[in-house]
Amino acid sequence: MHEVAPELIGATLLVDGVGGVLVEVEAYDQEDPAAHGYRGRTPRNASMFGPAGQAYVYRSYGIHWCLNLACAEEGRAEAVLIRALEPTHGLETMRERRGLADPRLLCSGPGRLCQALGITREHDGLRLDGPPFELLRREREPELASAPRIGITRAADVEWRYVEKGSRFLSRAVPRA
DNA sequence: CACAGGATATACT
DNA sequence: GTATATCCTGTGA
Repeated sequence: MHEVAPELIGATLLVDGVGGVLVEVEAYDQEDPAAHGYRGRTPRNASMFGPAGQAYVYRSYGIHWCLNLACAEEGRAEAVLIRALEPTHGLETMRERRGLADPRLLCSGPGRLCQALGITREHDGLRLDGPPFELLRREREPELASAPRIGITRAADVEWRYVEKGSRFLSRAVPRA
């Protein structure tokens, strides 16, 4: 899972032809107190337990959707949270869904990203390598940076947040980058 | 910068 | 059943 998380940076993710290049992800595993799968399987996080390659979509704070890529085989809870991407496809559609013109605010955060790409519970459990998803291998080798994860209080010291260094489309700037 | 908004899950009474 | 916590964002100060 710590191999696939950095691999995702720079890859292109599309949903119904709308999306862009991933610039920010965070890794979670079952021993991680901050992860949903830590206390066992529930109806909400069932998709996090694999099989690898499927989407895990969950509701955050009762308002926002967040998209994860499950990367564990059946029985384990490992996932990569898609936090931000650089919009390259379907800008008009995203602007319409978000009601904003500034491309930097379209996908700079997990909740915003899901709104811009139209991701809901309907997509929970779907594979990311099949319709309506498209996952394109990255064409360039981005410069990576790692940092502590965001918005959590448990295990906040591990640097499992991977970003493209210097990207203008991150949800937050990387400290000391 | 503080804070409301509110689904889902766990911990407590 | 009630209380508390959470992988967050928009709005108003």
